[in-house]
Amino acid sequence: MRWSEIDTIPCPIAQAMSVIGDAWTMLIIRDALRGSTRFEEFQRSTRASRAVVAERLARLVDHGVMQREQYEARPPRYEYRLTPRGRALQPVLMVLSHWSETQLPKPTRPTGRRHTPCGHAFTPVVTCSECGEPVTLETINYDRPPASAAKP
Amino acid sequence: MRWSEIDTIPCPIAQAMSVIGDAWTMLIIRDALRGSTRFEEFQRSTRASRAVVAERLARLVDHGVMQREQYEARPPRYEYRLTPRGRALQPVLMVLSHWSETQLPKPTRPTGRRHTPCGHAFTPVVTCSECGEPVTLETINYDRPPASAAKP
DNA sequence: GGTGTAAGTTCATTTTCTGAACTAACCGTC
DNA sequence: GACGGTTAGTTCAGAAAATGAACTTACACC
Repeated sequence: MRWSEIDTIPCPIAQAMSVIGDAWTMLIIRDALRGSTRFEEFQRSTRASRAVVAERLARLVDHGVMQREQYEARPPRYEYRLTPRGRALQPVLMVLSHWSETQLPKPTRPTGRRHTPCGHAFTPVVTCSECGEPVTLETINYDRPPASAAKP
Repeated sequence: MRWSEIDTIPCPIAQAMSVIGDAWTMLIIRDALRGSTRFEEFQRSTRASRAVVAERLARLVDHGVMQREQYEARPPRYEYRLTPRGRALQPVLMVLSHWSETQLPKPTRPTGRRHTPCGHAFTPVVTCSECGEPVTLETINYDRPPASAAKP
């Protein structure tokens, strides 16, 4: 199976991978969440080849994650902005970044995330929408277990 | 730049991508979180080529996300289990799955996640470790803004 | 007329992936 | 004891995708 066919798998993770299942795509979204909008910015920051940046941006536009807008008529120039669908990826990147910071060996400089309402530096905690308590692997179960779930 | 060189970028997202920045890798981790341990299981479920499954599993072992264990001596047979580092990816997959379910057009069957302590079907909410309130794009700022942050 | 900027496209070479077949090391059975 | 089945891979030719560098278009500034 090819990457372009992953969207035929009826699983939310597979669907997500058909859109953002690529390292360069994720770096582009990271940059976009930080405010980058220009082709050259994405290319310099990710250091992916220009062809890949162009192809990935087009793919993201196709999937409604970014939109391409002309910001100058002569010469014609375009920029890329996250749509609401794209901005909704922010929690994904934040949780992913936290995994990287706490689990991977290579140190990166401290993120310095601050929650403005309370004013504190914080880490993201995934909680239950119903009771507000943190959710862990051990406190989740599935009404209908996903196909082919096995027991150790 | 190649995928194998992404780990030279000193950014937590880039570091994460050097480990899990690939669609097949994420599908393997999805399966592992559901309890899969065998090569054949991963290959059947992801439908990636056998060579890719073998290469991705080896990469995950290299990065300490999974461990390879002999479960039968004759004939020698191995299985793959998530390490604590790998299990720590569960919140990432859960938040990603929620993005997919709420933002992507193609419907997938309902996930049926239930939080056992409170007993409710739930959705994951990312909150502040300090005050417990939900975190949104608008309520975060950065002490030292990431390099090359721009304003719209 | 020359230099610079921005958003790409083109292209030859290199790298990676696919799909199918093959291997190794057994077990069960007819 | 030959035949088929299982599991965890490896091998390989052909196809697809990525790389890096150069090139293109369309201006603006000096």
